[in-house]
Amino acid sequence: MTGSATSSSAVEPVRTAAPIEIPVRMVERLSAYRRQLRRWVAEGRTRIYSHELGALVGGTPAQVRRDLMTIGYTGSPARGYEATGLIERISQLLDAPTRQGVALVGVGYLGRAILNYFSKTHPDLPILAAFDVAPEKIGRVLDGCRCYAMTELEAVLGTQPVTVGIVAVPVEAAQGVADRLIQAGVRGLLNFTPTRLRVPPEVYVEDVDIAVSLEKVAFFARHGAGSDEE
Amino acid sequence: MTGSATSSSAVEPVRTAAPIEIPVRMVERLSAYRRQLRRWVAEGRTRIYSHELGALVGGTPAQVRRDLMTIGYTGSPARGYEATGLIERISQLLDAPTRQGVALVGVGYLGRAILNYFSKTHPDLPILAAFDVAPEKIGRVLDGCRCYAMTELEAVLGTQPVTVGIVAVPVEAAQGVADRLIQAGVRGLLNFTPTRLRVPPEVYVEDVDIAVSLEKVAFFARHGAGSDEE
DNA sequence: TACCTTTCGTGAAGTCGTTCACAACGAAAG
DNA sequence: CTTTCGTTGTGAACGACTTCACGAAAGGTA
Repeated sequence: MTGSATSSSAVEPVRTAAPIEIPVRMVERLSAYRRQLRRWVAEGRTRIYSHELGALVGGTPAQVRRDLMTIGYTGSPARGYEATGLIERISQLLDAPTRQGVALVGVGYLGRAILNYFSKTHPDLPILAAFDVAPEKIGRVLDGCRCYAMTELEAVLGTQPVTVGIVAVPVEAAQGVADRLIQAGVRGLLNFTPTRLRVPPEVYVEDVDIAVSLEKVAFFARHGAGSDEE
Repeated sequence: MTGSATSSSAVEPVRTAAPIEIPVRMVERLSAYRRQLRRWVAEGRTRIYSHELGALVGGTPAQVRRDLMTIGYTGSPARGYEATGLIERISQLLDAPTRQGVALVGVGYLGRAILNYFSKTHPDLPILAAFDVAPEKIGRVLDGCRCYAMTELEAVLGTQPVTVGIVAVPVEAAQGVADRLIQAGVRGLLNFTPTRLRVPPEVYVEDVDIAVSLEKVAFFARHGAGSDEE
């Protein structure tokens, strides 16, 4: 629907080399595909079938093929898809053309967990700065990431290409933090607090609600498991 | 399947059993509704309109009404829904009739974050035990939760009504932990590692994948925010 | 070369959840 | 008592994603 033939679309920026309108769910799957593909390649495999990739991420072969078709990546019958090329194609879509980074606000246990996890694992999309109010954390370098005082937020973000903010602070502080991050140029927020952040419409917010997830698991642990998923 | 109209139902738990088949998404919303309703009541309000509740969780009024209709809770025009009654109705559906608890495996930063968060906030669905391999953590009580050695897992779970397990260990250990939890009677898993756990079909697995969430945010931060949600 | 097997690419059909739109209703005001 | 306003309950329309099903193509094999 975007880009071509059919009319409909009103707002049509159509700038760079990504003319595709990718649905939310597919972005999740593409991200998952890529990570599994990297493992696959790291194990020395070079080609992969739709059913293999499907199994790795918990999807069906048909879904994998449909997704890859949508992003315009073509495999070959009897040889499947070429893994490294596919990784590259996905990266082309998901990654920013210019270096883009993340700011973490709140270096409590959750913040530390995130830092620790991402420092090892994430080449693209690095966490460029962390912020906290606790004086003993300020100035330290945790998992390769410098921790600044909250008061320095605007200054630091002025010098770094940060477009995403992680809100890992107590719930009372969340809205204030969000406001400051957005004011400083952040366009996407990953929110771990159980509040609905009020943001301007151009800012994307993703809520990660562990309490809800846990209750969901508890519920389906009791009733039929149905189909597991994410 | 679920206690049908015929009188022959074998195990009919208690009063007003739930003959409803609730879709996954709705469980998430109900959980969110309940939390917001508790805040609402804590602020002294007693009644709530669909559009108010919708705003609190980021949904539409129509969706809220549809959900409440589905769970069979009736409001009144011009007065809205009665908050405490609604909380009770949701709890009736989401909570186990008998005491049910959670086991946490992996007391790293992430595990600590979860403990810390839930100790304050969660009356129902308590974390009954934590497990780790690190000797210095064993025996300690963190946020009101006792930390045991991994070797004690089966023994401890034998004495506690644990039906849900949280997997917050390094990825290499995840499958082994899952196997042991399931063997010990757990029927639902909250998995924070980036692997697809292999489990028997009656076990429900919920994957929380922070890396994927972050990449999603980064993507939509760049492209149109579309509609934020979750 | 001819055949056989397996997988891809994709139009079409199906499924499921969300949103629309409106009648019925209760409360409050005139 | 009657009118007006705003909200609920809900059938029906809508839309989006998922799955199905099948023709075509590419290796492998004799």
